[in-house]
Amino acid sequence: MHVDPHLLRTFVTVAECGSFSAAASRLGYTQSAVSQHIATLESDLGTPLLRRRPVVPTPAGERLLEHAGPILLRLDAARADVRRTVADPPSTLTLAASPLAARSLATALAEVRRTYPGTETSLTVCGRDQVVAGIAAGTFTLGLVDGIATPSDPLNLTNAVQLRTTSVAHDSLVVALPTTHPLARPGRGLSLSDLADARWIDAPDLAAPLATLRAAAGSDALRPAFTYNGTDLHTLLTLIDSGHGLAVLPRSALTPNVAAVPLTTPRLVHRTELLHGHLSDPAAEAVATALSDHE
Amino acid sequence: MHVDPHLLRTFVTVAECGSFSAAASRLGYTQSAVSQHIATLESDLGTPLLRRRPVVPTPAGERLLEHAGPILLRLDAARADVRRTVADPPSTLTLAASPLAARSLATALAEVRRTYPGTETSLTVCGRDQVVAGIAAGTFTLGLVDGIATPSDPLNLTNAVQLRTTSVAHDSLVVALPTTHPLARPGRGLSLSDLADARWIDAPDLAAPLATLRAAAGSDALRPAFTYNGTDLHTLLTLIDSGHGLAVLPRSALTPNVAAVPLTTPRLVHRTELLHGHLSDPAAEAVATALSDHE
DNA sequence: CATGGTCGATCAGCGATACTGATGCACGTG
DNA sequence: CACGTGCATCAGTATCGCTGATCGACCATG
Repeated sequence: MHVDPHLLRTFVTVAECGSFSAAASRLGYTQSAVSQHIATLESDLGTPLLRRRPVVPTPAGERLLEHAGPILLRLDAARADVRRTVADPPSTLTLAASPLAARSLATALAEVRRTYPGTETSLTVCGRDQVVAGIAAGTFTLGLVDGIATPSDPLNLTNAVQLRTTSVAHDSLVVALPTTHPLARPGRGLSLSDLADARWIDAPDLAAPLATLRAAAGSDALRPAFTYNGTDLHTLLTLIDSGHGLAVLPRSALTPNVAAVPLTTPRLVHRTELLHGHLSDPAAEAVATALSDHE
Repeated sequence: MHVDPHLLRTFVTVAECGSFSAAASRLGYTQSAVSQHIATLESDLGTPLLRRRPVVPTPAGERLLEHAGPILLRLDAARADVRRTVADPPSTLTLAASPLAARSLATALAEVRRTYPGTETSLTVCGRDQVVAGIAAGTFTLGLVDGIATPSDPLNLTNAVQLRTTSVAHDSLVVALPTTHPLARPGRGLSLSDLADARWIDAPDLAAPLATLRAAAGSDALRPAFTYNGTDLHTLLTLIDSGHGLAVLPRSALTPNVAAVPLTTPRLVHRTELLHGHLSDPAAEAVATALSDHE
């Protein structure tokens, strides 16, 4: 017997809420039902998944959580994908992009609007995960996501959903620092290990998330001195220029008012990828081909 | 409400069997139950999924089928992954590899057996999909899969399961042809488009599947003149040498009795990747690190 | 140390569900 | 044209999954 997605859903909700009763009201169940859900899930898997009071996932629960999100996403994606084949293609082109990826759109989009003048277009800028989820759920027809990766690998998207991805652009990474910074000498590259103890700005929605950099550098340092939860590039650059800290950004994102030193080790690149489900709309297809990386 | 995995499972079984009643007996249900499953699935998604008599999937059904397999696999993987954290690590190291990937194992394995002499080892050579499925289901702790891909991309494995993958080796591709073949001149490369109308041997379990090559070349040609469903490299090389056709193989797989001309376009590489779930076993971890690509 | 409050576990009960087995109906076949 | 195969449908039943009530453990408070 398979793991029941309903139980999975209440499980992730409980884990998010940290409370059975809160999850119950969020899901429109009674606390009793939630308790039973977790109980059957635990007896089904033969191991406790949550420690109660306070409610925290056990190691086994952590493992299950890693799977649960993608599975639920994928189930929704399947439904959306099926509905897409039966419904006729929408007249509006709905696009989604993560903040730094959006810039790749303008030119390609202009070209397409010339050949398909009738299509209404909408663009939503949101977080990477939301782009993926939106594409999976069919809310968006085309998505652009940017991120950092090792040169030979693609972005490691929530690899749950069978989405077609194509590389749209790649760019080198630089360490952005104030022009007055001692390391702001052009010509030389920097290694992350040299900067382990620097003041870092973590701007996970915009720049390379520090957690990703830590993983790539295999370092436990690189702790944020400042966290910027926002998507406005100008604000981040101003923060950097004012000396609040450094950030790793794609070279093309920089303006002259901050200094940029190439990041040499670990070898990472900035990459933006196009993702979509099955395309039935010719206009969407045109955008997709217009965007494809002409390396 | 989510799509019910049970219904999904009977749906794929029906699609495989091409018959409701056959699927019913395969699943241990009555024909009535299967019919009801399909009916609820169709009403749930609001569209017919199967055309009856004969039983073939509708376009919408095809789309669902693409999702169904990965989803079911992933559900099993989740269960297996959870069970793995609770059960103590097995004493035997179970390895799986696709035929051409297996060769990468021997040296790394020897090194590990020196440091962990106690561990019993088993190696299963099977198809790529079965390696993935086995890793997902927890039957194998470590898997090696080979395949072809564009230079900057990893292998496109059944991207349903959240498996950790690491590149183990990469190799250039060559067109293998009989030594007497007119194109068997060393030094020059070949393009697939030059060979569109050649006699091809499709050996999907061993060499680059022709379907993959067609997709990469964007060509409708490259039709198999001969299909070899087997995993023995020597047999395939003999077939090639005897003039039954050409095949695209990694350079390292070749022996001197066939000629090899580098494949230049499309730009593709042969790559073998290591995949596994969470590793709790130190010996398995040692194998994993020993195998990692020291580029 | 006593007490009230919160939160999860448990239980009884009931409505919905998911099967089986029997029958009906459509299509392909001899 | 009749028959047989194979899916759809229907009634019946056992089980499941929910609610609402109750219980018990733990925490905060005076």
